[in-house]
Amino acid sequence: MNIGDVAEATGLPAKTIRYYEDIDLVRPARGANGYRVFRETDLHKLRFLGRARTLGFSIEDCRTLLALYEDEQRASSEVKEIAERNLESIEAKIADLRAMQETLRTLVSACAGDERPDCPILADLGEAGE
Amino acid sequence: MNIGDVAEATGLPAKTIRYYEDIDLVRPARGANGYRVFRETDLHKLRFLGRARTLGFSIEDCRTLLALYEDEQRASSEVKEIAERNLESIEAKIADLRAMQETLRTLVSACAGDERPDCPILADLGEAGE
DNA sequence: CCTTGACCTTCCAGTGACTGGAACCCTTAT
DNA sequence: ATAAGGGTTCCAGTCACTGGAAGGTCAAGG
Repeated sequence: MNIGDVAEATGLPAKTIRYYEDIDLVRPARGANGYRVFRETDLHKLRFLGRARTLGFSIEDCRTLLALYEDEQRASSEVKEIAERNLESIEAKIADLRAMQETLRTLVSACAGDERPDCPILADLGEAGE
Repeated sequence: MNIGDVAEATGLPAKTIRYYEDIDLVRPARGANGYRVFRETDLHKLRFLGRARTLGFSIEDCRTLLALYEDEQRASSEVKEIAERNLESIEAKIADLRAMQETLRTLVSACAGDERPDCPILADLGEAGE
């Protein structure tokens, strides 16, 4: 399978797949013409990576998770710890974003949004730290 | 006022303030010794920027907002549009993160987290796209 | 006067995870 | 023979900083 087909099959852009090879997350074989040749195991890894990335794991976490996935001697506690840390950082981000959301909602709904200059949004920004 | 005092007064790292000068968000004067000299208006701008950044506005949005802030002929609609776009992108991010959070919570709570290899988290990742 | 330490300066490189683009090679169909 | 549509490498750019090196300046103490 060439990279284009793999991109379609996994939903990952070809560029991303090449990047994953570059950082040694996958090691596709090469054909006589220099093209990458992907086997089923490569596809499986790439789908694993795609899924892990959509769950917010960093590339380094993905690398570790992939190694654990292939390690039959693993302890599930190792996996769980990584997932818990990821969950925590996601929840922290949500908290930050929700604070922004709340303030912005208030400000936006207070703003007339017309041709006049008066604006509670700018008023808020201008009063920062006073 | 030197950069260290400004950093303390605004809560922004000195590095960040220098960076903001570099990209022309602020233009502090210079003393005879080459040190940056910040006036009240610079402080005000920096606090504005700090506040806008914590509300999730991009640097380019901050630049525009600052220009609008100083433009007495502005229309509040321009400000409101920027804020609404920012709010939308924040809400999109929250939605993504909440989806991750939900899946991760389920997977984490299903994982024993002990010394055995069996792990629903890895099972989920490994079944991606099947 | 000298040193010490805390400031300040510039400049370059790195972060994370791609993404875009140039320049070029290979394959297949017409 | 050529054109379209793959593929290849490599370099640069994104965003908003952040770290670090190498060096200049300033105020206080000995």
